[in-house]
Amino acid sequence: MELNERKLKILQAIVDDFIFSAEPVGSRTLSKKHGMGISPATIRNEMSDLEEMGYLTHPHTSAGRIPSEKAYRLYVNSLMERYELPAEQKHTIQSTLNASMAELDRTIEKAARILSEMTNLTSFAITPKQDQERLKYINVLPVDDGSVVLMIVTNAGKVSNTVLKTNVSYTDEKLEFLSKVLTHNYKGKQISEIDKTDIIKDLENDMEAMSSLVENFMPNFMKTLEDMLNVELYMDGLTNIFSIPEFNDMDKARIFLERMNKKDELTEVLIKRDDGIMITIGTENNDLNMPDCSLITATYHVDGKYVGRLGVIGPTRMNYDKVTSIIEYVTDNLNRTFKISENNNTRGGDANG
Amino acid sequence: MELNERKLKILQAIVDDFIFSAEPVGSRTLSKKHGMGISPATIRNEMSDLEEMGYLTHPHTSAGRIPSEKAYRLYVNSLMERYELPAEQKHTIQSTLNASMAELDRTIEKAARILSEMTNLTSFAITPKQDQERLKYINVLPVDDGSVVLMIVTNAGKVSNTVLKTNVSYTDEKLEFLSKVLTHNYKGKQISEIDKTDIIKDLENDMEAMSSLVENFMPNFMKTLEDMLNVELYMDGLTNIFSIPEFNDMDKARIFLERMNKKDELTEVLIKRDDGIMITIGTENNDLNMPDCSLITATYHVDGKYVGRLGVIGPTRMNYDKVTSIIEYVTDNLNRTFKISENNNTRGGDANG
DNA sequence: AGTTAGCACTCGATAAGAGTGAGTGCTAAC
DNA sequence: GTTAGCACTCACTCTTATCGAGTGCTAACT
Repeated sequence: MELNERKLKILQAIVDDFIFSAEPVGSRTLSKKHGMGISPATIRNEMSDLEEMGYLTHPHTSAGRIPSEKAYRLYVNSLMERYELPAEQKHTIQSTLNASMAELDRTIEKAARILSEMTNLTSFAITPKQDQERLKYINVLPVDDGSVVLMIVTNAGKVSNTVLKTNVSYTDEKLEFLSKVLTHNYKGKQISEIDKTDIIKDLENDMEAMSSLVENFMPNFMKTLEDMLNVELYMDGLTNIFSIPEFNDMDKARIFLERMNKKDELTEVLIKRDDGIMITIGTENNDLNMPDCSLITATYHVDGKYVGRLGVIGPTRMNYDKVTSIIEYVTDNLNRTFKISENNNTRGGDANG
Repeated sequence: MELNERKLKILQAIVDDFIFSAEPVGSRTLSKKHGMGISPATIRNEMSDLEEMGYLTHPHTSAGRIPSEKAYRLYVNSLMERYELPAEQKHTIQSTLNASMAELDRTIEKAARILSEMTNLTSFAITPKQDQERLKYINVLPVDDGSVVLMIVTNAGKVSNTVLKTNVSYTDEKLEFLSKVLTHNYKGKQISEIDKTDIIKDLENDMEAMSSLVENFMPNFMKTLEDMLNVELYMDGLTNIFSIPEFNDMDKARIFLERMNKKDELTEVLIKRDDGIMITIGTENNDLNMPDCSLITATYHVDGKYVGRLGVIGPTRMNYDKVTSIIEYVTDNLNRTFKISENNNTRGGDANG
C-alpha cells in the first residue's frame, strides 16, 4: 500500500489533533474540524489503511485513532511544519541569555529554566566536559585554624576551589611548599591523563618530611580533580509533568520523577547523544528506559571547542515543532553568548563593548 | 476532665498504632493488640472523652480514631520514648560524615542524603550564612581571549570564583590593576556592609581610563558578592513521598513537590527556625503553608561560630521519636567534624592526625 | 460507680448492573 | 472511488446493593 497525498494529510491532521487534545481522534471530528472535503466514512477507510501500515492504533475497538511511534517519526521527519517563535518569546530568550559578561554555569541554568517555562515540559542542560584542559596552577592556602583552601586553575580558566577542614596540623610554609610541588608536578598536564594511582607515591618522595599531611590531603586533591571533569546537570520544570494528562496517574508520575532523580544516569545518556538537534521518540529511548517519552536535545558550543547539551523530555505526544524551534533558538543564543567575539581576539585596544 | 494515667496510655497507644499503620484505630484493635486489660467498650468511653478534650478526631462516624495535632504535640512533648539508633546505623552515619579532611558543602550534602535514606522522608540542609566574613583579597585573572576569572577570598577561606565571558577588551595589566584597586578598596570589609550603590562610582573615579571594562565588570562583581552571602540548600528524598499514604493522591503529591521546588522560600523558613531540635506540627507550619506536614530541624555549628540547619519534612503522622534521634545523631557528627580540633589550634607541630 | 456485653446504626469501600455516547466496520447504493 | 446507513463495541458514568469495621447507647454485671 502506498502513502499517498491524502493519507499523509489525514495522518498529519490526526497527529496535530492528538497532540493538541490528547484524546483519540475520530473520523467525524476529523472530517468536521480539519476542513478536508471528504466524509467520515472515507476517512475511516483511510484510517483503516493507515492502521494496517502501522501508523495508527486504537486503544480499543470503539475509540478513535492515536498515532503510533512510527507516525511520530514520520511527522518529525517530514510532516511537521516549521514553527516560528513569537517575537515576544524570542526577545525573552535573547535578553535572558545574551549578557555581555555572562557566567557560564549561571547562564546554562537560565537556559534550562527558560526551556521548561516555554515548553511546559521538563528541561535539562549539561555543562561542557572540559577534559582537554591543562592544569595551570595549584594553590593550597591557609585560612583558619583547621581549614585550608585548595584551588586549582586550568588553562581555560576553569577554577575549582574547595574548603577542606583538617585535623592534621600544618604550617604556612608547608602549605606553600605543597602548592609549589603540586604545581611543578602537574602543570601543563591534562586532568584526565594524570595517573591517580601514582599520585601519592610521587608526592611522598617529594615531601617525606610531612607524610601525614600529604596522606590526608591527597585523596581530597584527587577527588577535586575528578570533580573538575564532571559535567554539571541542571534541570527545571520537573513538576510540569503534573499538568500533562499522560502523567495523570501516580505510578507514571512516580516513575518519571524517580528516573529524573538519577542525575548520573541521565547525564550519561545526554553525553552520548548526537550533535545538533536530536529527537528520539518512545522506545528509541531504550537507554533511558522511558518508552512513553520523547527526548529532544541540541548541542551548544563554548569557545567553539567544548560541547554542552540541553533539551527537554516529555510524553511522546508533544509539540515537536514548537519545542524544537524553542530549543534551536535557545542554543543559537547560547552559542552567540559563548563565542569568542572578534572584538576580543585583539587584547590591546580599549574598544568600547 | 482530667488526662489520667489510663487516658494517656490509650492516647499513646493510638498515636503509636496510627503512626505505624496510617489507618484510624478502632477500640477492638486497641484492646487486642496493645495488651491493655480493658474491654473495647471501656476504651470507647475513654476515646470519646479524649475526643471531647480535642486529642482525637474521626474522619467519619463509623471510623476509628486518629490523633489530632494536639495529640501529636502532647506525644512529642511528653509521651514519646527515646529511640536508640541501632549500632549499624550509627556506624553508617559516623563513617559517612567523619572524614578527617572534609569538604563542607559536600559533607552537608551527604548529611541530607543520609537523613532522607534513614527516615524515608524528604530531607534538606542549608549551609551556614557566613555574613560576618571579611574580604581578604580579590583577584581578576586573565584566562582566555574573552573570559576572565573573578576570584574572591574571605578571611574564613570561603572562596568564590566565577568565569565571566566578556566582549569588552582588556589587557593583562588592566586586570591586574583592577584586582589591586578592588582589593585595596574592599579588603577587611564585611560583605554585608559594602554599599552596593556607590560601588561603581567609587571605581570609576579610580579607573577613569577604563570605564567600559568597569561598567561591564562591576555588576558581576556585585552579584558575586551577593552570592557569597547566599546559603546553599541541599535536598534529598523528594520522591520518598510516593511511598507515604498521605500523599497517595496526585494533588497532594503535586502540591508538596511544587512547594518543595521553591527553594528560596524554603531556605527563608529554615533560616528563621529556632536553634537546637525544633519540631513543628501541622498548622504550626503556617509560614510554610503546609498544614498536613511536620517539620523537624536541628542546628549544626561550623567552627563554633556559624550556624547551619538541617532536617526533614513529612506528614504529621511520622515517627517523631526515630526521626528526631536520627537528626540528633547526624548533627552531633557534623558538629564533631566541623569543630576546630585542639590538635589544630597549634599550627607549629607535625603531629600525626 | 466503673466496666462490660449486646445491639442498632453509620458510612466508606467495593462490586454489579444499566444506560449513554463516541466511534468503528461493514454493506449497499450513489 | 465515495458516501449513507446501521449494527455493534466498549469505556465511562451513575445507581444500587452488599459488606464490614467501627461507633454510641443501654442495660446488666461486679
